[in-house]
Amino acid sequence: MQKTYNPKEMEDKLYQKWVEKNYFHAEVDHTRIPYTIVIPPPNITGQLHMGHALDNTIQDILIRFKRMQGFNALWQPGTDHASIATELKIMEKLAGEGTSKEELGREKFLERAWKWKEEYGGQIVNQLKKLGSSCDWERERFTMDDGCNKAVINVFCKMYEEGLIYKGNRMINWCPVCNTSISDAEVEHEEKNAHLWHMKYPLIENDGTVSSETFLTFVTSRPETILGDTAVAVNPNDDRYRHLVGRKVLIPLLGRAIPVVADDYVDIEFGTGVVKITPAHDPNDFEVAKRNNLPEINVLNDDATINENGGPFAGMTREAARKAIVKDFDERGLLVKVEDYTHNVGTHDRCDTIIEPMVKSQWFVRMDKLIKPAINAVKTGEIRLIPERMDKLYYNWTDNIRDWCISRQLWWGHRIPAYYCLDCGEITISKTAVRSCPKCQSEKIEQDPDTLDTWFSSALWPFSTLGWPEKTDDLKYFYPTNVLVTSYDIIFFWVIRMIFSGYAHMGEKPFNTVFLHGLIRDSQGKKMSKSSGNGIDPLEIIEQYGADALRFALLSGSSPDHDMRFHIEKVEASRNFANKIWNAARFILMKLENEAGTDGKLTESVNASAGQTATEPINAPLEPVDKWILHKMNQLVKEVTDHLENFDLGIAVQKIYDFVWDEYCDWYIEMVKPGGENFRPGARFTLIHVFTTALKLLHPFMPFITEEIFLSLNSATCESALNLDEESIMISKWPEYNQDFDFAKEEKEVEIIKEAVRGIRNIRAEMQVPPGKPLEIYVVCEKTENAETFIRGLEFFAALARAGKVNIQADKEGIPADAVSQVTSGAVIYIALTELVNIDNEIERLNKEAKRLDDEINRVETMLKNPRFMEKAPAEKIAAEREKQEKFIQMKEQVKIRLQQLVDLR
RNA sequence: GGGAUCUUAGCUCAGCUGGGAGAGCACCUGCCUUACAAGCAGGGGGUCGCAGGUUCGAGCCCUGCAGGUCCCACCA
Repeated sequence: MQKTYNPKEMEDKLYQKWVEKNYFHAEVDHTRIPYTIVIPPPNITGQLHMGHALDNTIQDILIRFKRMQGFNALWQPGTDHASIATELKIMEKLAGEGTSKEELGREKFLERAWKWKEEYGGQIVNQLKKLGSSCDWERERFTMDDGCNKAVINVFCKMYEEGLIYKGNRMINWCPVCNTSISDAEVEHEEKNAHLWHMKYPLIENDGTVSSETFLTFVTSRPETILGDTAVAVNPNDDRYRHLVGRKVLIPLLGRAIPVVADDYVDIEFGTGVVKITPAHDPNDFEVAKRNNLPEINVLNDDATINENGGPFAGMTREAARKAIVKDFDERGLLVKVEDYTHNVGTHDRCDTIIEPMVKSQWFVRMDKLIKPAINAVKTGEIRLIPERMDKLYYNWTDNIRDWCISRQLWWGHRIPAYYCLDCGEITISKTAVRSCPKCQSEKIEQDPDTLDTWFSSALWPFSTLGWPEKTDDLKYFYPTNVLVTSYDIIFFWVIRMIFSGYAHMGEKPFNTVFLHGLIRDSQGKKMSKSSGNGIDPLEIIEQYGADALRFALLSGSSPDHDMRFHIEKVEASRNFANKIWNAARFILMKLENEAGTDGKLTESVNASAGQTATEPINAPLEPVDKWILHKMNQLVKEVTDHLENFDLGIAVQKIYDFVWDEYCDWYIEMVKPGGENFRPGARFTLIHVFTTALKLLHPFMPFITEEIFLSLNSATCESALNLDEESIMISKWPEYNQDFDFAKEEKEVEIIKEAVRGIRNIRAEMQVPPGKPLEIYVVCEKTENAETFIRGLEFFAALARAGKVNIQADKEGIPADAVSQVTSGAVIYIALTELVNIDNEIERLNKEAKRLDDEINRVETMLKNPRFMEKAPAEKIAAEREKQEKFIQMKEQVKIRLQQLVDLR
C-alpha cells in the first residue's frame, strides 16, 4: 500500500474493474428477491451539480447496502431528453452559426439535436460514474429511445380513447420567450415590486353620449390589458354600483363600449370594488367572461407584443404599451392615482420570463379521476413518503390539481400522435402514421406539430425502462420498484405524475417508498445556481479530495430531509477520515507482513465464519480487549443496519465514524500494539475481523477506499488462517449480528480500564508531567474482582498511560502520602509525583471532583426518592439509576477519605 | 391568505420511540510516541429562541409569541 491516501489514482481504476466484472448488472433471477431503484434521469444537457451528487450518493448507498445483503439489486439508469432545455441549447448553437431552427426546418433541426445528444448527452453519465454510482449501465435508457417512445405513444392513444386526454381551448401559461405553453408546475411565483394604477372609464349615458360626470374607477396592475377588456365587473351586493349593472362604460382610447356586469368574484373591499375584465389574458376574468357570456379579445402576439386588436398600440411590447396607455389615460384626465404595490408574478422556471396567461388550443390530461388512486396510495400508506411530513405537501398539490397542459410548441420531444384532415377537419389519434383520413379518405393529412411536456415521458419512467408496454420478464420481476430517491422540490413535476401513471397503466404503484431529501445550498445558505454563480462543482471536489470524501461529506452530520449547506471544511474532515482508515490499514498490513506465515491454532472457540470474514472456523484465545471491541462491533453492525433500513443514513455513517476512529483506532489498535512484533493470534483475528466488518459497513458510503483496502487485506492474508475469500467488498456479504460476539462482561471491564487510563492521562496533563517521564502508579482495589480486572489491564497502563511501575493492591500500604489520586470506577489510583505536587492545589482539585460527584448523587437521588418516579418509570431505568447511585457514592467516599488525608498532611 | 420548517458551544450542524447536552471546525495546553501532524493526549466553552402547559421526568410532546427559511395560492 502506498504511504499516503491518494484517491485520484485508485478510484477510476476500481470503478473500471467493477464494470469489467459486471458487478452492477442485475438479471431476472427468481431464486432471489429483487431490489429496484430507478434513477431520476438527469437532463442530457445537465452538468453534475451538488444536488445530483447527493441524490445519486443516496441511491448508491441504498443499492450497495441491499446488494450486499443479498438482494438482487438493480439500479436502473438513464437520461432525460429535457425538451425545453435541449431545444434552447441547440437554438443557441444555431444562432452562433448565424442560422435558426425556423430556417433549418423541423427535420434538419431534429437531426442536429440528435447529433448533439450523441456527442454531449453522455457527459452527465460519465460524471455519475466518477461519483461511484453502481448503476446497471447495460440497461441505460433515454426518454426518447425507441422503447420509451413506444410507451409514450401507447399511453397517449390509450388515454385519448379513455377520454383522459383531450384537446381544448383553454387558458394556459404562455412563455413569450420560449414560445411555448407550460404547465402550472413550471410557473414560479415571484414577488415583485409594481404599481397599482387607479384609472377610470366614463359611463355611457342612456342617450348614448359619454358622461362627463359619472365614471367607474377601477384598479389594475396591468394597464396594457385594457386593450382586451370586454367588461367591468362589480359585486352584485355592492350598493355603490348596483344601479350601474347593465349599463355601459367606454374604453376611451379604443372608443369601445363595454358592459358593467355583476359577479361574485369581485371583492367589495379590494380597491374600488370595480374590476376590469380581460377574458383573454387573465384566468379569473376568463371565468367571469364564461359566466357572463362576454367575448374574448386576444390582444397579444406570441412574443407578447400587442397584436392588431390593440389598435394604435399594435406592435408595441407589453411594457411599452403599458407606458403608452397610462400616458393616454393621464392626458385624458382618467388616471386617478398610482400606488406602489408588491404582488406575485408568474414566471417561467426555465428562463425567468414573466408568463402570459393566454387562451390557446392545447392538449390536456384530465386529472380529476386519474389523481384519486394517487391520493389514496399515500393515505393508506401503500406508498410511504419519507419524511412523513411530505404527505401534506403532496396533498396540497393533489387536492388542488387542475388539468395538465401537456402540449408544447417545441420540436425536440415526443410529437403528439394526432393527425388532422385538412379537408374535413377530422382528428385521428394513431400509434402509426396516418396517410388518409378515415372519415373522408382525403390524403391531405398533417400531424400535430406540437410535442409533449418532458414530464409526460418521465412519468412513465419506472415501467417504460423495464420494457412496458411489452410484458417483459424484467417488468414482472423488478416492478414495482422499491424506493424512489429525489429532492422534495420535484414532487409535483415528477413524483405525483409517476404515481398516477403507475396506477393508470400498470394497475399498480410504481414504488413502495419515496425518499425525499433536501437541497444543497452554498455556505451562506443560498440556493446554488448557475445564474448566481455560487455553484460548487462536485467534479472539482472529487478531483481534489476524492469521491469518497465528497460522498461522506454529503451524508454525515446532516439529516437528509433538511436542506444542507455545503462547506469545504466538511469535505476536508471527510478526507481526513479516509486518511485515518488508510493508515489503520497500513498499520495492520505492516504487522501482517512481519509475521507472514504464522497461523492461529487456538483454544477458545470463535466461529469466525459466522462473522463472515473467513471461510473456515478459526479458534483463537481472545483477551478481554478483543472481546470488548468485538462486542462493540457487534452492536455497531446492528445499529448501522437498522439505521440504513430506516433511511437514517446520516446517523448510520456517524456511528461508523465514531466506532472506527474513537474505539478501533484510538483504543483497540493502541491496546494491541504492546504485544510486540507479532500479534497474539486472538488479536490478529480480531484486528482483521473488526476492521473488515467496519469496512463493509462503510462500503456503501465510501465505496472506493473500502474496496482498495479490502483487496489489499485480502491478498495479504490469503495464505493465513484468516483467509478472506470474497473477491470484492461490493459483492461481499453484509455483516450480521453474531451472538458469539456478545461479550457484555468484558465490554464493561475494558471500559473500566479505559476510564482509569483516561484518569491517569488527565492527571499527567494537569500536573504538567513531562510526557516522557514514566509514572509510578498504585491501583487500590478493595474488591478482588476489581483487582482482577485491573491486573488483566495492567499492560495498558504502561502502553497507554506511560506508567512505569504499576502496583495493584488492596490497601494503601507503601503509597507516598502526598501522591495524587484519581478515583475511578472500582478503584482509587495513586500517582507518585512527590516533587510536583502542591497539596493545596490537589485539595482544590479533589474538592471540585467531590462537588461533581455530589451533583451526580443529588440528581440520581432526587429521582429515586420521587415516589412517582419509582411508581411509573420502567424497571430497567430504575435499576440503572440505582447502579449509578452506588457507584457515585463509592467514588465520593474515596474522594472524601483522600481529602482528609491531604488535609492531615498539611 | 394557507401550510411546512428552523432557532442547541464562537462557526456549521447531529441528537433515533421524552430518561445523565454531542460532533466537526475554531480556540487553549502539551506532544514529530516507529499507522496516521490530513495525527496523538488533555482542556475551556451551552439558562437547547422566549413564555406557559402536559409529565415522576421535556432539547424532544402541546399552546402562544418573536425571528429566519421555504412551499403553495386566480384578490384585480
